[in-house]
Amino acid sequence: MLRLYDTATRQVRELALREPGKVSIYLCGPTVYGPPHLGHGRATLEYDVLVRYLRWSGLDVTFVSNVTDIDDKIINRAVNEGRDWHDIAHKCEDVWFRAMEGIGNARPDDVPHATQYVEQMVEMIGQLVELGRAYATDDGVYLSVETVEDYGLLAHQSLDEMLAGGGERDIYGAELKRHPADFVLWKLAKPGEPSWDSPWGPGRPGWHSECVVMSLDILGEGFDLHAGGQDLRFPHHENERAQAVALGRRFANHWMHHGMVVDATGEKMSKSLGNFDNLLDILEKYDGRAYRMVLLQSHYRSPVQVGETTLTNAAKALAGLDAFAARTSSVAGATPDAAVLDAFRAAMDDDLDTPKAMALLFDTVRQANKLLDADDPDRAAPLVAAVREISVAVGLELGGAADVPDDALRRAAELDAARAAKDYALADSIRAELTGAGWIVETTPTGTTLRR
RNA sequence: GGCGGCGUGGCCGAGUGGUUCAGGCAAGGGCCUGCAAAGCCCUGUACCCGGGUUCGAUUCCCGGCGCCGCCUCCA
Repeated sequence: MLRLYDTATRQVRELALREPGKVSIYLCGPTVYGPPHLGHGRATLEYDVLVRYLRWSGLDVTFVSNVTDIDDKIINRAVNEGRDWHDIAHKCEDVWFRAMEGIGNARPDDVPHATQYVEQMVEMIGQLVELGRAYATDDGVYLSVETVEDYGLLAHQSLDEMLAGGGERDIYGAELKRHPADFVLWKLAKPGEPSWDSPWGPGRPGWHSECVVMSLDILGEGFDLHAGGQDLRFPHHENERAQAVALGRRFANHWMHHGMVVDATGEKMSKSLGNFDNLLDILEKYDGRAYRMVLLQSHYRSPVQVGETTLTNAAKALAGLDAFAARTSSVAGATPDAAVLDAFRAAMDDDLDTPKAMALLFDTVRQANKLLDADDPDRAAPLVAAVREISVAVGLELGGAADVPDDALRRAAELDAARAAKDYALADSIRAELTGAGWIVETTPTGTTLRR
């Protein structure tokens, strides 16, 4: 079974399942106020790999990831551009899922929206107030963090330590709060702002409430895994957890956090990556699988550079795998090599050691190529099958020889005929023509194959 | 200031107390090929600095230096 680093306990430990054979996962999704950036790509790809691997392992996975469709950032943009906030949220969500498709991410099983859960959030906030864990002020309702006994579990810092330093950022509602770390559950609306009714007056939910309500509603108490970026560890996840604890409800059993995307000079990505900042831009320039490969070749908790160099390298590595897939498209299905799959599982189960898994994949490809070079397809077949399995398990679709139009196939046959007749001038001209048409032409002893 | 993490060969990026050792990309040489492409083989004195522990440290400990994330709403 999978062993995963758990932020709460700071150790790699087995992902214990609430129900045998079933895995419940909640991932904090996007706030839809702008185009998805590179960080979002990683935030979704890492878990797409996880979910696919778990499913491949035979587990029944329920994967939930929300969309925050009401938030200050959406409202601010609406005001600045004189648009309806719904319009921004809807369009951004469309763009989001188009980008997700582009990088090969499967849609989560459930995509709850914050606006669908406002009533339940109001209800939960009411319970927290009743319990004396939350209180109303002139501008909203706040959770009293001092009433949460183990507040700071994920931050690994006590309240005092958190307050010891810190930035000079504005603290929302600072003057009215009982404790500086108290966080807002309900924001009372200012004139013109979108709002919902509540016992404390019209307003909107604070950011940290939706994920508690939605995860508990859909996945239930004590669900298996809660995931997100390391930047969400605190305050977002800490505060989600605080609400559940304050309610006396069991929350996530295991916490997974992935590392950030950094740029080539090590500076903060948001400023320095320029035109690659937008996820859609990379999809225009690179194979959608390249980003996945970059991430697979590094560990999910490490910072990763995503840029021209790393994406280009990954695309070239993929080209090799595609060539292999094309070369082996006619190799009949066989029982995958057990030793290879065992090694693959061992790597993945060790805190998702995808770099090791990829090394194994490339090694297996090399072994299979060697056997094919030696004209021994029978012994290559189990290795080929293993490569196919691993590709599926990590979500890499390898390009085969399929979808070559008839006229191109005819030209390829003519190329072979010309070579057989030693009419190399003609052969070269046909090859040039096909290459010019965007085909990768591979002339082998058994004939010419084409792929894109 | 606090908490967490990182510093590996031309580039990216794993990993480990010790003879050969990730892997990808790039480079050089070779095999194969009509020529290519693809593939295969070979090559490159890597582990931020200074101490310490040890028969032996890139790997453990201590101290530096540099970088990154978080410390109230950023994946």
